[in-house]
Amino acid sequence: MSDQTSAPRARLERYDPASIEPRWQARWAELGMHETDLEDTSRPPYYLLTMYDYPSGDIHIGHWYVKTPTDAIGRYHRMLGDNVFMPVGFDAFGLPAENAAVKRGVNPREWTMGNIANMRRQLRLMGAAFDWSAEVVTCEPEYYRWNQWLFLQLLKAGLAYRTSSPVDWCPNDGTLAREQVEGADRRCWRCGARVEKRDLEQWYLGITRYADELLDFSSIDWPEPIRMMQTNWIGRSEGATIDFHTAADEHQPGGDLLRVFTTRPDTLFGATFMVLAPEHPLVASLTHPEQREAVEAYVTRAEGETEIERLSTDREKTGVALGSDAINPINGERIPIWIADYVLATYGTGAIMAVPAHDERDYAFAERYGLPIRRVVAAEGTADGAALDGAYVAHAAGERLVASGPYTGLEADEGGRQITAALAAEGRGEAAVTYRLRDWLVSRQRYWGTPIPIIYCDRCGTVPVPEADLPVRLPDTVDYRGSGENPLARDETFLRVACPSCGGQARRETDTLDTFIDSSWYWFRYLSPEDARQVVVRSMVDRWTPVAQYTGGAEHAVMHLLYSRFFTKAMDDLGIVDQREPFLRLFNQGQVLGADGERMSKSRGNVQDPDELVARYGADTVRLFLFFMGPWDQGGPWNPTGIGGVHRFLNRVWTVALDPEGRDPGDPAEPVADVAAAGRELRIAAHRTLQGATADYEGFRFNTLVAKLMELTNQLMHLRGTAVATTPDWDEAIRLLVLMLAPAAPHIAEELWSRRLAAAGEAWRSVHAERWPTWDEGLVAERTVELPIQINGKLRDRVELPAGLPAAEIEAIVLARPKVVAALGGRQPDKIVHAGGRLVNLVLRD
RNA sequence: GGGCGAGUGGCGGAAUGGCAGACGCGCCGGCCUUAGGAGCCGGUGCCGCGCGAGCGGCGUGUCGGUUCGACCCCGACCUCGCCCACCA
Repeated sequence: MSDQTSAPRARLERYDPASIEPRWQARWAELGMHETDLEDTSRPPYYLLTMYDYPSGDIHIGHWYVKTPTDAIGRYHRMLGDNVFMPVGFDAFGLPAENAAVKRGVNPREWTMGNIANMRRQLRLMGAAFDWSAEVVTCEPEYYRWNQWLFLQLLKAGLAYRTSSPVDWCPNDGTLAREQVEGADRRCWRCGARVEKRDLEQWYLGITRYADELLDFSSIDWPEPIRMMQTNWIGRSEGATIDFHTAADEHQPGGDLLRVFTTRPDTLFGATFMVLAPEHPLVASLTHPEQREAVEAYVTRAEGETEIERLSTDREKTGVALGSDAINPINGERIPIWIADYVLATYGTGAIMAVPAHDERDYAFAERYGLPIRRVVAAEGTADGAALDGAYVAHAAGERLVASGPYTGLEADEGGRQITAALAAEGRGEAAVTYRLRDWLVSRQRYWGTPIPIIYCDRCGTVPVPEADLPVRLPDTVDYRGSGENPLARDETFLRVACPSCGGQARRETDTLDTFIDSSWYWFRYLSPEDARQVVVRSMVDRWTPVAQYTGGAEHAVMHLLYSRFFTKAMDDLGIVDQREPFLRLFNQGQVLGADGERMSKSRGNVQDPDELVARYGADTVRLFLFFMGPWDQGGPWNPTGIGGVHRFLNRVWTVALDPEGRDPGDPAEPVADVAAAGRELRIAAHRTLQGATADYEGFRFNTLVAKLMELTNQLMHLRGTAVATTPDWDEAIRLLVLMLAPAAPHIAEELWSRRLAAAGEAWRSVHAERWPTWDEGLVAERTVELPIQINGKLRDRVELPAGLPAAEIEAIVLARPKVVAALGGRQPDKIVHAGGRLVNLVLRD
């Protein structure tokens, strides 16, 4: 027995990730192992997409937290026999490059490309099976020309249009993004000037046309919270538009249309006043001369208010009466018109009918200004004259309309339908649906983005750039002159252009496209990144998309993930692709926070640099430690204290795989009595681990996966140096362990696999090209069970029994157990519950 | 204010109707050592009883409910996190 051999053994070579990992990474790259043959139809395609990154400069631990489990999924699927495609790229346009340019005078392109080079190097340290041959970098003209082309198709289809809308404007730095406006008094981040609103002509995409379809998630498997957020973001409201008209008075002839949207047409008889947004176009003409001063003051104040002030709930309602009246179309009643900042110009029609009895905001407003409050809906059993001490907004069964003319007595919903129908018959209203979602504003007054391919000609108007002239290139040299203002707008060589239509002198559009355009279709381009003739290759798109699995952060719940769905539907309608949804399955991993529990950021100084950890422990340890932290969708504060435990685990794997017969000082020297039995037990453990590990890979439960592999390794460790370590059972357990570890810790698995093959005299082949093993059902099935025995739900005893005994036999054994006899004290149980052979509960009633 | 999610040992977490605390960190003890901050072996929820194998009680944010049985399902509340926020 090897226990007794006393000849000095060669000391086992140390597990040294620093030498193993670069060697295998180089070998995989040399063999092109991660370059997917997109034409290969012999295996099922599996498009695995992880959100591409903004090239901020450095990869931090958060990038590893998304990408390394994604890599494990890809490697696992490869072992299942799928043709896996896992590309990466860079979302390379955007504000930080411009901020760097304004502040430090560096060229945005150079800054961006430098960051990308560094991040490529860091990404390679993960040992992930990314297909770098398919890389997409969105700031390259080869990519953004297709943004321009897609924009032109959307324009042709009537899905892109231009209209005026306000931006935050700094007199020195031009348009500012929301994050560049600082403080409650709204000052420019760079120069500190007071920020104002300015109206600009800007381009929009018609996403609202798809609002209803975007609410339908039936063909995709996405997490409930994301679907909920998108649903709320789209914000569908059913109701009616109702046309009020202004009443004539001594100062104006009346008859102006005041259209409102309401979700409660049933409460129309309770409308006791109207409220317009201060920005409503009719405000000036409807203002009574005596009210002019107050109204103008109020409008000015509302304009100067911050969004946050205006949207704050606990703030008191304010408003001003215009001095004119409107006529309620249902009963001809005259009601006063007010303006108030709680009505938003951008939602609905910018005007509401106020029903204080049945809307909390209207109630608060009516209370404050002494306006009448008239109940028109009452719950069953409420006296007609019952006083209200707040808005009655409940929607209870059996509530009926009161004080509502011919509709009195109707059930509220039915009354609403009849009122809407009556108005529609007279052309004074109709059933309507409104959305919170607005059309997508895609114009940015910035340099570092995709130039919008439009030319303005005095004679021909707005002329699209001909497709043959694409791309409209960004000029390479850019002079910011220390200001944030868009340098394209003063770059004469860029600006001046001949009109494609008449050949006359014309000007280019100087706005660029929102960078969310880039990410709204990038996964299609990964399939043909270098094709200069067409935006996508249809045969590839048909074979590989929709994406099978998408992974990334939940921070993109409503922007990127909604725009991508919109683009896919629009591209389908344009005949470019043939699918309505981009991503069949979505997984949102959690966020890794800094050790302080805050978001990681350079300014907080709480960023964990993975390179340091890799240098110390190796990439495999870092990967497994991130897997082991907790459930993938949970994230949490960064705390590296446990990383040593994971590293020790890999050391033990190394030891059992390469030195099964070695002993450690301190091992108890107990020879195994029954080697055959111990070997069989080990086999059972290995096969059960395989069954569990397979389920964990399928369910993305990487934390419990690592725990299971640790358990098996610990069991192997205990048998090391015993006679069991020389059996085929041991060998099989090691083989399964290495295969199960391969997707998670690819380098050490590859190293151990190559040594196994060499020891067996076989030619090298990659562990990552092996087939995922199958377990033996017979071994996995339970032969004996340890049955817990409860009395009144409390654990009192356990008994080891063969699996599958009939209930009567189990009862006889259980009732004969000394502990059970003692606990029962001579009584018979009133009831015996058998929980599927997994537990017995004896119930005694008092 | 609304929506979504979470609350389990000293810590990260496991178990999602059936033995609470898998696995790991930390800590305690042992082996091996000139030494151990390496490695290996063992122990470790809390309280009480016992020299001891062990025995008993308590225990998954709080309070109720459903059930033979609840960390798990239902109701109310508390705390924390994220998203949205006067949406007519």
